[in-house]
Formats: sequence, C-alpha cells, structure tokens
Amino acid sequence: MHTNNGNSVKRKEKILEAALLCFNEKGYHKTSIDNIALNGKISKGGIYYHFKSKDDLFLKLFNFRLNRYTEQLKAYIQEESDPLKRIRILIQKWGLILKENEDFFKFCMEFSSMGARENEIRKEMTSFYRSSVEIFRQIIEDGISIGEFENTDAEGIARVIYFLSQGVFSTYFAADCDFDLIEQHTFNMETLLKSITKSTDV
Amino acid sequence: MHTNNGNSVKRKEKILEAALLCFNEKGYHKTSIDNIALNGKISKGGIYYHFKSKDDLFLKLFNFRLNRYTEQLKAYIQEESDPLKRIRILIQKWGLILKENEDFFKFCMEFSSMGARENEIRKEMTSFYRSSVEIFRQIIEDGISIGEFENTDAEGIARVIYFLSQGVFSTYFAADCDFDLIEQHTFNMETLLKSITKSTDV
DNA sequence: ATCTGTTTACCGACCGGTCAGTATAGATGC
DNA sequence: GCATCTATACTGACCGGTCGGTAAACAGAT
Repeated sequence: MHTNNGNSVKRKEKILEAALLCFNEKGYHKTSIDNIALNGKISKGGIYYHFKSKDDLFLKLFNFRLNRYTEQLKAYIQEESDPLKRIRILIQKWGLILKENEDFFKFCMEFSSMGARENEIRKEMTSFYRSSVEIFRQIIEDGISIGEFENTDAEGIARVIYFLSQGVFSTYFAADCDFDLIEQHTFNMETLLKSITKSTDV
Repeated sequence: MHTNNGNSVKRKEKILEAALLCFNEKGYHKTSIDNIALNGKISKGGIYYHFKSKDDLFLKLFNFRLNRYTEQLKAYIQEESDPLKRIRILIQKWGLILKENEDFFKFCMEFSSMGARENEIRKEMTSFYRSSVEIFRQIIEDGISIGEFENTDAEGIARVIYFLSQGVFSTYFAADCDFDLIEQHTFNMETLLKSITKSTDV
C-alpha cells in the first residue's frame, strides 16, 4: 500500500548502514554504488529503487543518523531544568554519542566539507548549526537571567560550544592525535564553563 | 643547468594557484587536470612535467601556502616576549590571515577531511597540528611560570585554541553563518583567555 | 661565430578504465 | 495484482596518466 511499511524501512536502513561503512572506508567519491550494493547484500537496482541518486543517499544518511541523536539529547535535557546542569548533561551525553558513533562523525567531516560547495548539503549543515546554537543559546540565557552565568553574549558562547565540538572531532579524525576524545571534549567544555560561570566554586 | 630557475618556480606557483581556484570551485574529485590546465593557461603535459600526480599537486599546494603563513607568524612573535601579548599577536595576525586567504582555508577544509583516509595528507595535518599546539603550549607555559596565567594544563589549553580556530572557519564555510569571521574568532579567543588569565583586569 | 648535442619546458592526442545511472526481465510474497 | 525487490547487461561521459614529439636556450668544441 504505502511504500513505508516496516520491511521497506528496514531495507532502507540496511542500505544506509552499508553506505556509511563504504563512505568511511573510501570517501564519497571513491565509493561506487556497486560497492554499497555488495556491502549491503542488495542489488544495485534495489538501491536505486529506494534512493534516487548517490547524492540522495548521502544526504539521507546524514539526516537519518542525526535525527536519532538529536532525539536522544532532547529527551535527556527535558528531565532537568537548571541551566548549568542542563549544559553539563548535553556535554556529557554528546561526548558519549561522539565516542559510540565515531564512524558517523568521521562521515560527518566529509559531509560538512562538501557543504562548502554543494547546496543541498549546505542547507542540512546550516539547519543543524542553527538548531544546535539555538539550544545552547536558550539555556545560557536562562542561566544568565537566574544569575548562574555571567552576563555575556549568549549566542557567541553558544557558537563557541559548537566550534569546540566540531574542532575536537575533526582534528581527532584528520590527524594523529595524542589525546583521548572524550577526555579532551570534557576538558574543552569545562574550560569554557569556567569563563562564564560566576566565580562561586564550580 | 639547474631546474629551479626563477621561471620554473613561477610557473609552478601559477599552476598551484590555478589548482586552488579549481579545487575551491568544484572540490578535489570533480576538478580534472584539464580544468587546472585551462585555468592556468598551461597544458596537461606541462602540469605533469612539474608535478608527478594530482595527489602530489594537492599536497604541494597545502605546503606551499601554509609555509608562507607560518613564516609570517613566526616573524611577528619574535618581536615580543610577554606571553599574553604574544598570544594576542598570534590571535590577531591569524585572524587577518584567515580573512585575507579565505580561498586557502576553504581548500583546507577538504584537505583536512581527506586526512581521515589518505596517509600522506594525514601526515601533513598531523605535523601542522603538532607544531601549532607546540607553539601555543610553550607560550602558555611561559605565562604560567611568570604568573600571568593560572596554573592549568598548558597542552590542553593549546589544543582548545587549535580547535576553536579550526571550528570557526570550518563552520563558516560549511554553513550559512550569521557571524563575522574575524569578530567571532576574536570573541572565541577572548572567551578562552578569560578562563586562563588571573583575574586582574584583562 | 657557427655547428652540434643536450637539457628544460612544454604540448595535446590518446588510451584504458571507472562509474552513475538505465533498462528490463523475472521472482517473491502479501 | 501490485509492491518490492534481484540480477545483469549496457551506455555514455569523464578522467588520470602516458607518450611521442617540439621549440628554445645553452654549452662546448672548432
């Protein structure tokens, strides 16, 4: 009846996971649809039945995984109302997600670098960037208004958080680093918090 | 007699600049050697005379430009010995270089994302990462020992600086951002400095 | 000053191969 | 009987790299 019955969805996800594997191993351009087909034990025709092009597959993969993590994070912070604690939850959970899904974030690096040229990708990246910053900005503003944080540029700080997250994992993947991903991420964030929390002992 | 007469070098640089233009417009994989040839007003054969492969060209381009900027920065900080001032000089000059060479840093995004897979590229990125962090670490340690900075993990902070620089420009290129590159860069760094300088008025 | 050989710098046609995407015929199962 | 595939063969564009050849500068010898 409708195309989105359970089997079809599962099949799509199987293709997406196979694609992620290939893209990570060889990169977008060196991955052929045949590679993905082989890896996902599906036929080329099958892939083109579910996705209209290689680009489409690439884009959907990004969305598919990102939505999963976004939902998780939203759920976590709903249980807490104190701004500082909310930020800490986001930081900690984000760290876990980073560590447990290195494959996806490696893929993200390539995806985001293609955002510099491809419009569809850029749109996705922009939307992710905006919503991330918005979440942090909101929390920080709450923190400022209840006097937990110093009165700083909330949006600016929200961006700093975004840059740090982005910076740590893209450096981690692009170079041979001597730090532990989560440890460094935590350190980054604590350093930042230090500069915005009022100097009661944090 | 010798191959590196002025003309040969100039020609090589002309090719590199043409390549940068093409890579930025279309990305590495969608740029053909013919594109570069056309753009640089040289023939395909000419390019292969000067560079042994497309990869080689890509790598040399990164080195060529980066060396230029590294030399500049080294010169700037030699004139100053106070750690905080040295850091500020680096931050400010780096901001200028960022702004004046957006083309190169856009190229860097792709280069660095390819570091996740290609060994030769990874080596270059690692060496850049290491030397950058080392420079900052040294200065910060000096700052700590003369009591200008708080006693923190100098290497960690040095990394934070690197992540912030990396994060700000890669976000800037990958998404439609509403901030000014230099302004945000300055803000990032001031935020960081705030958390490591002793609380005399900065 | 001219002849000769060598090296550098460059040209552009061409080859071998890859790959996205298409087409189509048939299977499976609800 | 339609949705959901599988399997396979094919096309046409594209592209990295090669290679035979050339022009010009230069060097040494006569």
